[in-house]
Amino acid sequence: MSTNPAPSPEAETLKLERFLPYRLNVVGFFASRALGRIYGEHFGIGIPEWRVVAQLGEFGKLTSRDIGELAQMHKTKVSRAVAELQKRGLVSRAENREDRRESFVALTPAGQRIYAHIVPLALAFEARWIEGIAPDELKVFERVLSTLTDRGRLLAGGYRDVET
Amino acid sequence: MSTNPAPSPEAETLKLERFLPYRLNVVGFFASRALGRIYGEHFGIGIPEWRVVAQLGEFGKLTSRDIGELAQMHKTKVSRAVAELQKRGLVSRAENREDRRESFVALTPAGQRIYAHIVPLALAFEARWIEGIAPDELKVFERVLSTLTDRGRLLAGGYRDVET
DNA sequence: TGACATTAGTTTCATTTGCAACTAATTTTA
DNA sequence: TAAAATTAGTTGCAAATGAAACTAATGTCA
Repeated sequence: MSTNPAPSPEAETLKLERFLPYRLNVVGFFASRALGRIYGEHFGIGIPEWRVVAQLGEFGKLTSRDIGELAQMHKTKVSRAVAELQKRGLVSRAENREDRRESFVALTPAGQRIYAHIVPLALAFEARWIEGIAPDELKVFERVLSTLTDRGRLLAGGYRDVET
Repeated sequence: MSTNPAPSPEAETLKLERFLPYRLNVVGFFASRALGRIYGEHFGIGIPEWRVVAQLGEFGKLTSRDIGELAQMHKTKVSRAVAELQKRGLVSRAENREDRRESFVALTPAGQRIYAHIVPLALAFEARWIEGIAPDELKVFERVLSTLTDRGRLLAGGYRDVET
């Protein structure tokens, strides 16, 4: 009854803590968790709602479809996030009279105020997170991250609506 | 009715697609999604189950608590994953006679066979993912990733049981 | 034009998830 | 040693999630 002799002698071994998909998932989870805390505490909204607000703050008015594409959110998630934000008076909807299936979503003045409050918090959070990392290393990191993201999108296979 | 003039003139703007927490979350999601597909198709198990198997394959026998700590999983997730794996005959449990609150979980022979099959698939997947990235850039990437992960763990705040 | 296919968005349903409360065992402390 | 606190692990419950089905509108093609 001794402890922990690796049990699969013939199998190639794998150290989970060095396994890239695992690591990316963990760091991504921490990111969501930390930001979600900020959004939740300060504004009572969650990550999906924040993503919608962020896109609207950046682009003005968008259809739900656009939001989903830009923010990598499943359409049902967008639908529910928009509905919630509308219920809180943070976004408005205006039917597109040229295609009545869709409608344009935009921040209300209240929504814009929230956006204006969140953005500095989010940026400060990001700054604190990357503080002290050498700028050139960060550059490399971001470039590789882009490559991995693009390739991940393909490897994740379901090219189409991917929800995050 | 022109389109998309940025609506918050005074607010600092933020581009979500360049926002690091967002990007990390997206790439992490792709990683999970892609791997989950592999595990699901080939072995009918999910990510949590895979993580348990991976740790047991690496370390031999572990308590659920250890698994949670090593694999960054909430204890309820571990509990359910272990229960599921046990139901499928892939892991066994043995009570620790020196502390009867906990028990040691270990792969059964069937579990070891699955592990031996999954590991090469997982490693091949990882290899395909990072293919073509310059080794020195990958080194930098992994180092920064470690820093971000450690700091993210703190920023995520809930130091204690973090579930992923 | 009219049938068929596609698209935007919502809703239903089953699954997954995490929190909180719980049980049972062990450790601490007074 | 007895009460209080802590710990391992499970379960109840409510919220979040995604797949699939659905509605309504538009596009395609004969």
